[in-house]
Amino acid sequence: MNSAEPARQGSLRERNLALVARQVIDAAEPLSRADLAAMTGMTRATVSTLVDQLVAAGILTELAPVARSGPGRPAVPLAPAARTIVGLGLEVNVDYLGVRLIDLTGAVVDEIVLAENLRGSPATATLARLGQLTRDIITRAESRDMRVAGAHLALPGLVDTGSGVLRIAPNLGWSGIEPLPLLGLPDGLPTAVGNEAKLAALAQLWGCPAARRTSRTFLYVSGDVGVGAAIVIDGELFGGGHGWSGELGHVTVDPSGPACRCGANGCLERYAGKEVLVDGVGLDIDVPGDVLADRLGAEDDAARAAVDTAGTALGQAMANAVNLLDIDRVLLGGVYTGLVPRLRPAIIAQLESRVLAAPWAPVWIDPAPVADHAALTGGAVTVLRAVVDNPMPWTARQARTVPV
Amino acid sequence: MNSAEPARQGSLRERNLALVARQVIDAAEPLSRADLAAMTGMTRATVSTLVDQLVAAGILTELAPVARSGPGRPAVPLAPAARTIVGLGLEVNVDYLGVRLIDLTGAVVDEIVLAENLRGSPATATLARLGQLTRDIITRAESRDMRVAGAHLALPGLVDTGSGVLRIAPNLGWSGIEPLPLLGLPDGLPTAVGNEAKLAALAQLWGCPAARRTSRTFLYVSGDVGVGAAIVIDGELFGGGHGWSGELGHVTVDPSGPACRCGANGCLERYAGKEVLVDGVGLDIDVPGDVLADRLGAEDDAARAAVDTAGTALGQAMANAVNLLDIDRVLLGGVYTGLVPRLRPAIIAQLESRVLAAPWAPVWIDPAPVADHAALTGGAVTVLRAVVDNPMPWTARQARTVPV
DNA sequence: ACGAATAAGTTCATCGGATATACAAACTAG
DNA sequence: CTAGTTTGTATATCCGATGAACTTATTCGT
Repeated sequence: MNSAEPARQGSLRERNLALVARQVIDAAEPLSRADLAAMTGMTRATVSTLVDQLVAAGILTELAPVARSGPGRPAVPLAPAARTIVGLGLEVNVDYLGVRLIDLTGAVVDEIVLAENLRGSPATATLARLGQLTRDIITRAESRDMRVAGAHLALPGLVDTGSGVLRIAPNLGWSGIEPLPLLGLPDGLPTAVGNEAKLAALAQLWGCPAARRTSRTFLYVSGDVGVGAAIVIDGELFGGGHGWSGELGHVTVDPSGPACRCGANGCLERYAGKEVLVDGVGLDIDVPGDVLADRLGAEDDAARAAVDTAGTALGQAMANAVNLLDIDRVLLGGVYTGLVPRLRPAIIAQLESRVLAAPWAPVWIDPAPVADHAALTGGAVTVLRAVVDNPMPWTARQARTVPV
Repeated sequence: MNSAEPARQGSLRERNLALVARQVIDAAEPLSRADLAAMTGMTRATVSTLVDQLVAAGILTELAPVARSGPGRPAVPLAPAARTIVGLGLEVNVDYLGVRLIDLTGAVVDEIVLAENLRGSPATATLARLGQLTRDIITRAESRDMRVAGAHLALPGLVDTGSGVLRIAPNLGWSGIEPLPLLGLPDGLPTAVGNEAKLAALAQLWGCPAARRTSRTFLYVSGDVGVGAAIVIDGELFGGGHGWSGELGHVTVDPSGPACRCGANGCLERYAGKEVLVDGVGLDIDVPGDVLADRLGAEDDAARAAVDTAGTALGQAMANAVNLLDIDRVLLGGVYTGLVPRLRPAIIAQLESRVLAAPWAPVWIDPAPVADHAALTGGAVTVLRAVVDNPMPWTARQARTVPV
């Protein structure tokens, strides 16, 4: 009933701790307390107490002072702490399942990825296996004195982020399950589920600190069997009412087009999905992404036709999205990553003719910087982001237990 | 360079003043200080000082105590203050120009609307005339001791909200002008320009206090010569990178469809724009909305065909938007307002077949509650919203000058 | 009619947290 | 080795939320 919380005394600390933590973590190079004071406008005294709290919490560390150029006392450089607080990214997808552990510096601390065909696999057993892998990684991490801040599971389907229910994952053949309890993770470990494409999009933000400061608004389009998208606005994922935004694959490209397995017809997926792409050049659906890219990059008619059809359809769907959202940056992931140079001309042609604001707001099309299992990174990073955005609970206890 | 501001001491007051002001203004019935304390979680003491400040600023007023049901001291009901602080909405559209003055209760305090054909009118002269009307209204308001918080101008075109430049308004025949200076409004009066459909969307939120508390997320689609849309998420307009979001009229319905004056082809506007609707039933483009609705409501083949084509195209474009945004409420405005019962079946049919999440998230289609010159209301309301969201500057001075 | 009960609103001492100012620390330049 | 410069810390102050006690205005029971 009560939407907005009041600002209490402690809110100031909460916000300013988060502010300082974010600045240090997003910075290109280590910052000093004095730098932070200058950037934020707070006094050096205030910044000092905040930094001290964050260092004690294991979120930041002081590096060895480096020699300065000019006169004056040398600054103590601050950086995100390595291997203190870590986040878990989990994923089950059609051709692999895996766990990735990342620390606040963005480094992958530990990882298990098993490549196998999981189409039609039993959800309960598969998730139990993933849970076992995860527990192994947690044990290893804790024995090395790291604190695991939470786990975020990525699934290729419609996930109700509120209730944690997977409505349907067509390519896995799963539907109507609650995946988190099936993992059997330790009690008290904060967990969440999300859509694979959306988490992959967030990985793009984290994968490149420069991106976090500049182009924090973009559309991420991931091509696989399905075509998923995610809308990132000012560094925040836009999930929509239920977390089901970004279904670009089922945007109508041609109302009299071929039937789609979603029940409608003329969906983008029928022109630019992986199935259509591999069919067009006579490959199998399980072909690795780089092999497909190579084949589609060849200079024969079949490849050219497949890429052209896909690019034009993609461009048209994107034009719709850009007309609606006024976003001027698109990152292409999944099987599209390696095809960007081939796809770009057809996409741009559609955007230029169909986007009303095109003359004043050109759209940039780029391959997604984080490619390998981006959703694993995205999940882990989402967990860590929650820590950085609310460092308060981590400043209190020294214990290794996870704060609620 | 520095994105986030730190939370200073005063930020608490700022936020909590805004919180209390919003609660009172959005409430269905008057609230007491004690109610507010219970709702927000702040102590009665804190709420009291906040309320006193807001009353002194002319944002809230105490009503006469009413008899209570049970025992105890009767509460002092609080309500938004009438005719103290007011906001101006301005608009130039193809068939009228006008000014509307609204106070914090949402009441229209003053208004001038001149119906005339402004297609191809000279921008400078037209805006100068609108400015004169506005100055008259300001003078009247100030002589009645009201403080004008600002003016917001609505135009039917691509407005760069950052720079205040109107890129192009095809139906007016205006392009590349900076409209605000041409109004010649008093120095120091905060002014802004925005797109007409977007401001109309915000009017829907304000027009119905109940809406502000419940369905604060919706897509507003306004049909006129062009088809515009606005995305409202949790009570905030989503403008996109440049404020050019919501160009639903140029979403592609059929890639092999008829040419559109935007240069592309198969745009929604070519199926559901007012020009096509009036053509379909042999009326003139300047026909009033209710006459058109009557004619299209008739039971003959021409009317049925026009409505069917428009509804199906609208539904398809909306399905794209819903797949992308996961929004489950659509408000139809402009010429569509009176046609909702006729349009709904075709729209729903498209949504049900084309929206992937349709089985779990049915979409509601309703006529927009605020119909008459909604953008005028939207502009005024946007100005007032800025006051409510940041009441601090109004608490300081008692002077009638507008705070910067 | 009168006191007990009850709820609304206010007063005041307290506390958390940012701020300004002064100061100590660590370095460079001449 | 001293003056100058910048970083980081200590201390008094101020702002604003809080909790507890208190005042005010009403209903209810007798």
